[in-house]
Formats: sequence, structure tokens, C-alpha cells
Amino acid sequence: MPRMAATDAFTAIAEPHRRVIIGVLADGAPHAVGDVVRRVRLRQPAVSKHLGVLRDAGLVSVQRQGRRRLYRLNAERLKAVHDWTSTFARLWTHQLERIKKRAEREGLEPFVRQPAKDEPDNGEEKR
Amino acid sequence: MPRMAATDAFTAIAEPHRRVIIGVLADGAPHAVGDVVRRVRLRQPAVSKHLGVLRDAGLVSVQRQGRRRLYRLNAERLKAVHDWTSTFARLWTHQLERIKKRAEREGLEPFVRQPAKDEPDNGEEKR
DNA sequence: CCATTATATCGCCATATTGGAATATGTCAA
DNA sequence: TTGACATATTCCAATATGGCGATATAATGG
Repeated sequence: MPRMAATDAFTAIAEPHRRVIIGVLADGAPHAVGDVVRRVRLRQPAVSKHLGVLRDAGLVSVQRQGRRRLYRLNAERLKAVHDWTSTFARLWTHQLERIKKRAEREGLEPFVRQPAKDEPDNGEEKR
Repeated sequence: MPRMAATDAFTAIAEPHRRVIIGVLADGAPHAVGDVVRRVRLRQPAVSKHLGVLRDAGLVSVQRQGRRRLYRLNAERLKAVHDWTSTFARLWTHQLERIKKRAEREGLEPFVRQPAKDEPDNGEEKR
């Protein structure tokens, strides 16, 4: 199935323009649609649509004020993404350590280098 | 423009199956494609495609070993996402505080409640 | 060399997404 | 009311996506 209706935060933030819009709302204050339009290279309808997606994903909440609608960032939903990525933090810190350690070994005591069994030379590869 | 080729981590992790696959690789060890296939409700070609997308996004690296290809998670790329969401942490902690504070006010000193001007009743709204 | 195993690719289909223009809807102000 | 303003919605075309079956490619064990 192609990506289904953007009901989750992950899908919602996949769109670059939407991340920009989130950036605009990042001050936590409510912003009118026109406000956002002025800061993005998109027409009003497109912005409205993106805001709609963000709203369906629970990433923003709306509030009417006269003839405009004020959108406000709902950061808790971003926390979900934050938390998911956090579960891998262990890995990236480890990898950094390993890189640093290897650099040290190669730089300071090149002969001690023993090819730890869990480090099979990694690296990109042509398709 | 429709979402362009999944060249960035955000797009890559938008797909639920891909997040599952990432989960499979979460132990940091190299996994053969067949390994992944066995753990996901998808045929091999689909898994290969997803792994391809993940690779194009730099989220995994491949390494040949005989007739199989070992994929390994490249967690630093997830760190990018982590960092982006972090820039909003300020907001969600604030909002939690505000909720807690409001609860306190309403629970302990219901009469003191003064509708702080930056709290215009928020909430969902019918389209 | 052959059959088998592991993986990638291709062709294809159904569906989704994005953005724009045009238009509808709602609200204010006089 | 009426007209201007703010935003949403609808319709449309272009493109991307995800999945499948079939097939190509590559390495392995005989």
C-alpha cells in the first residue's frame, strides 16, 4: 500500500514544506494561515492543505479568531518521534565511540589493532 | 512537487514497514535480507526495495558476504531526526507544565483561576 | 557445468500525494 | 446588504509509492 492518509506524525513530517511550516510555528505562538503563507514559497491553498495534514496528525491545533484560523504547534506529537529515535541512541553513541577508538588505535598504537569480530570492515558498496 | 525520491531520513522512516525493518536491525548487528524477510509480512522483493530506500537515505549500509548481503543499521542518520525533534523539546515540556499547573490550580484553588491571556481555550475544531 | 540459494530488478497496477487554479464559505466593516 | 478579506475545498495533472509475480544476476556446493 502506498503511504496511507497522513494520520501519523512520521508521515506528516516527511514532507519538507511541512517541516518548514512546523519551523514557522516553532515559537509556540498561534499563527494565522496568511502568516505562514508569507513565510513559505507556496500558495495559500497548498499551505491550508499542509496545515490540514498536520492537524489530522495531531501536530497542530486550530482555533478560530474572526475570519482567520490560528494554528499552533502541538509539540507532544513530535515527542513520539523523538522517543522512537531515542531507542537507537545507544547505537549511534556506540558507533561514534568505536570510530574514535579505532582512530586512536590506528594513530597511536597501530600494531595493537585486532580486528574485533563484530567489525567486519563495514562501508558502502556499489549496487 | 510530490515527495521526491526518499533521499532523506525523514521520508525513509515515514513508511511503517521500514520502521519495522529498522527495528529488526536495531541490535546493531548485520542481518541478511532473508533474515529480515522472515520477520516481516512482506515478500523478498518488497523487502529488498525498502532496504534500498533505507540505503539511499544512508540509514543502513550493506556488505556482501558470499551470496548474501548483510545490512546494518546506520544509526547516526536517525540522530539527525532525533536532533530535529529536539529543537521542539522546549515546547512539549512547557505544555506539560502548563497542563500540570492548570490541574493544580483547578484542583487546589479553583477560584484563583484567571484565564491567562495565552491560553485561549485551545482544542480541536470541526473542519 | 548444473542445480540451488540469495538477492536485486523489471514490468505492472492501484492508489496516494502535491500543487495550482478556480471556486466556495465564512466573517468583518461600512 | 455589499464588498473585501481569510481560509477551505474541489478539480485536475503530474508524479511517486508500495507491492506482487516473473525474471535476471551472482555465488555456492557438487
